[in-house]
Amino acid sequence: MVTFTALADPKRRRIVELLATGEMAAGEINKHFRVSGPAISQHLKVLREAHLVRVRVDAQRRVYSLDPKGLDELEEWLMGIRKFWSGRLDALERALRADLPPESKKRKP
Amino acid sequence: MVTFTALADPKRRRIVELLATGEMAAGEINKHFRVSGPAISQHLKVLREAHLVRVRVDAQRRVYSLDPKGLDELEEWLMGIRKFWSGRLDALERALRADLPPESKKRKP
DNA sequence: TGTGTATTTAAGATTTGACTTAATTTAGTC
DNA sequence: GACTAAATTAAGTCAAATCTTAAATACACA
Repeated sequence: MVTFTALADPKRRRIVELLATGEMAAGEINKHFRVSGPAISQHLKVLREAHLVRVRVDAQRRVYSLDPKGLDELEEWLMGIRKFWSGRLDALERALRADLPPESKKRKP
Repeated sequence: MVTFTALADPKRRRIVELLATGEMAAGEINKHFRVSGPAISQHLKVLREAHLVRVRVDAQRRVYSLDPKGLDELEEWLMGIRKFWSGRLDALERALRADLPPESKKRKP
């Protein structure tokens, strides 16, 4: 799950958010940030490897767009957690979750 | 969105996966890894700050469980991206996505 | 009150990550 | 072919993250 590593950086999340509104060339993306070109290029590489973005070559330009695969993987992980979790939640645990007074189960050390 | 930073580490993801199957004391969690106690304790702190886990005190033990808040925030971000994105997808973009021969739009530099 | 257990906090070493400038690649134009 | 534009790769620096061991804290029970 390299997806989380890729999205851990705020600039990379911002890039994904930008691309959600439409495709964009590397240089255009760069204009939205105060860092050098190479910095963005490296971020894009990380996002590419995480299958969060795709490149299309148009002359000298590289036009980036979202790749569904990365987001799908993210959602699958999340849903996997939720599945196990909701299967596990019994009445007591629901009570704890709602911050009701818990039946503190004591236990010898 | 400290959530992504928290989940960027494989050990922390594993901890969340463990807790999805039920609550667990810090020491028990530790047994699932080959690192020292303090290492796990630090990871748990990061997860707590990201609202991905909660602690319940039981005598000397700290019993950890999943916190819905962190996962909810994660899902909200994801759905926000999807919302913008699917709104943007027109016929041409769908075609590109399906890897059909794209109408390469040339453009002077 | 003293001892053992569970866990966290502190301090320091090492690795990993993000940025910069310089050099390289690729494409189009004159 | 030489020149410009767009972007990437390379190399080095600085900051942040993770791990370790040692010390501190909190609790239970004899």
